[in-house]
Amino acid sequence: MDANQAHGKESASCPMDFILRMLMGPWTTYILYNLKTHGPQRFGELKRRVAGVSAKMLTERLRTLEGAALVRRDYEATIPPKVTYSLTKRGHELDDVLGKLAEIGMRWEAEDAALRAVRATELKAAE
Amino acid sequence: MDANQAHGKESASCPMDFILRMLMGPWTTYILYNLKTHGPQRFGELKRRVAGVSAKMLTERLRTLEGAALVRRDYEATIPPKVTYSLTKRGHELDDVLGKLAEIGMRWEAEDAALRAVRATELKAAE
DNA sequence: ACCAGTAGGTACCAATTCGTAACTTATGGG
DNA sequence: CCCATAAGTTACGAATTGGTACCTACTGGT
Repeated sequence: MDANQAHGKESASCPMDFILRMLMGPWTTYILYNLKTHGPQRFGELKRRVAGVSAKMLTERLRTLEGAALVRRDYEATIPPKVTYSLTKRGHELDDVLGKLAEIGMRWEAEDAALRAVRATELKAAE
Repeated sequence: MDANQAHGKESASCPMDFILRMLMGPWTTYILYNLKTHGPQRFGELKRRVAGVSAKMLTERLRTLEGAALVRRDYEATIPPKVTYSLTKRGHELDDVLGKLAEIGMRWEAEDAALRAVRATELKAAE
């Protein structure tokens, strides 16, 4: 039983659920981030950029994102085949939120670094 | 090998990663949502509200959130013990983003519903 | 003739994950 | 005397997950 089922009747109480469930998948944010910052890309290009992802995972994630209408898949039946992925209008609607999250993430990182620096200084002073 | 390791050197390229990894955990958004809308709560209260979560999961999620300084844990060693959880200042910094996500989620839901309605009408007209 | 690249699909396998059930401490209630 | 409650912890077990290796089809390069 996953969280989707578990909520059943009252899932309406948390509408961001669907969207987070989408972003949650492994690699998903890297993929969106790359499509956003480097523009439309071919499968192999994307795979090289999202270092460490397996072809299987990348395919599966892209299919899910396509199903959610966040990513478009353009297939050219040339030989060898050429498949280009890009963000849809809906996909770009996440730019703001992801940007804000990135900003908060960076701020926290900076704050933590500052805190560590202070602690290190105190530690040194206490010697 | 998880995504954390996989990225190693270049994880700095995606600062929202840490934060999303936090929100990603199962139940996490429900927990934050409840702490936000119903205020500080005791463990049992929270468990009752986040319907379907097991004590084990809830504990583990709260510990993780506490570790990330998003949630505070106030423990009173009475018998029986009384433990109250609340959002920290940092936790509240996510209010905006989560609100935006909720808004987008609801908008998409509405758009999809409208689209389905149009399709149904067309289908009926085509008969 | 053989290997590389392109965009995957498929089968299998190991590890992780999450739920369930039982246990903890100490007290007040029936 | 036994049970319930509080807030967990621990052990176990089944399911999901994600990686690896191998397969497709076709062409261009050496």
